Amino acid sequence: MTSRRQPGQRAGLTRQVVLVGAHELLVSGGLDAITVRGLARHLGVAPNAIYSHVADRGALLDDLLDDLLGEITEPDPDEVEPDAGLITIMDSTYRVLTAHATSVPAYLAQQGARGDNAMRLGKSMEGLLAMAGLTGADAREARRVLIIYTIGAAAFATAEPVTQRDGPRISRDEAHRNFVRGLKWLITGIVANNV
Amino acid sequence: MTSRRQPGQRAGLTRQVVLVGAHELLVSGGLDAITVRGLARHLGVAPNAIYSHVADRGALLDDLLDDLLGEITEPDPDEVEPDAGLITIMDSTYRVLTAHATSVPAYLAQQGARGDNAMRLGKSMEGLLAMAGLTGADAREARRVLIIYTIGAAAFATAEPVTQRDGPRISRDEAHRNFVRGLKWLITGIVANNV
DNA sequence: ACCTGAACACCGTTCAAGT
DNA sequence: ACCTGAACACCGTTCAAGT
Repeated sequence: MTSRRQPGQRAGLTRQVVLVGAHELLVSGGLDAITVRGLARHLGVAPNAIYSHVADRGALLDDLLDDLLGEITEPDPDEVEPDAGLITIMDSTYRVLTAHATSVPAYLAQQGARGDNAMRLGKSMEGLLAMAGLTGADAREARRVLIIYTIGAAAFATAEPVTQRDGPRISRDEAHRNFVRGLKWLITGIVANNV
Repeated sequence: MTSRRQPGQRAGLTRQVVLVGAHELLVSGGLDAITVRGLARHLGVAPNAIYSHVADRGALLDDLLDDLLGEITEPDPDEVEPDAGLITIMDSTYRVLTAHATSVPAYLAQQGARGDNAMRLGKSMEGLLAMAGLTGADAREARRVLIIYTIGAAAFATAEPVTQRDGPRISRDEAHRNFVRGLKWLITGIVANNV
């Protein structure tokens, strides 16, 4: 069933088609389900056909995850208090990252993000931080701290429910409320701007 | 060179020996270098010999990483201000996690930690938070937030220096200072305790 | 109980074709 | 330019032995 095509025939693949296929695997099986061979199987092509449209697995994941960041909603920076705006944007990030299956945030934490959407969100945060009185190095540090905390929280929230040991497993809702509360603590500290 | 032993002969393997071998691979090649087959090669045994001492790769990593947490220094809870004590313990955690190669913190963020040392550190944090006036649910949430932030920061600090795009790569020192500053912000907010 | 041999079902990636 | 075939060098894990 894998090979109905002869070597010379086109399969109609595109970078777009490859990314959509990868997204389908993400939704159905999580990040680990996105393998080059599995994706090729999903698209009905030979494993190495993928490499005609994407440099390697890493580039594929980076592009896919930046697309995900496109789903994050930005508040209009002119109509909102800076604190509320930061909470909105970070909470939206948290929701998007936790919605799309396990290990996405952990991958981001390890890899960082430098795609178009990541840049856009960075600019948006910068604007809100400026309204809160933070500029230059202060703003860059605050932004980095907020991103680290948000992605870290998303990673913990999507952590496998460890069977090991006892421990009262935290619910998804509790994890989210815990995240928001910590976010508020963090923003309080940033605005207080002690040292 | 792999098989100098007959099926019935012992190789002198122990759970300890296996863990030490895994630690050597961690130091020399990072977390990804710890593969069951690679470890077996390193120890001069057949790949499946590992399974006589460890349930699977996951259990191996969990045990190894909890051993790492054993290196974290705890402040004496009786001799220190709670803020300073929390900074000491989280900073020590950050240093230990970033010292031992790439992707260790990301793995922890994804997996959580429930080993003996993780529990010990949790208790220690609880004591410090109690001194700061946090108990019950408040303390649990504060503890979780501090852990998330610290492991997240360690994950970002050990992220591969992405060649992609421009961006002024942050130095290891800058990342560390940024972490400490954010940690202070966070503790400020926690102590201020605004809902 | 501890280990090996052999196998199963996978990976990512490359290289030489074919149209 | 886009795709296949075939190969290389890996994975984690299991099952049936052997002592």
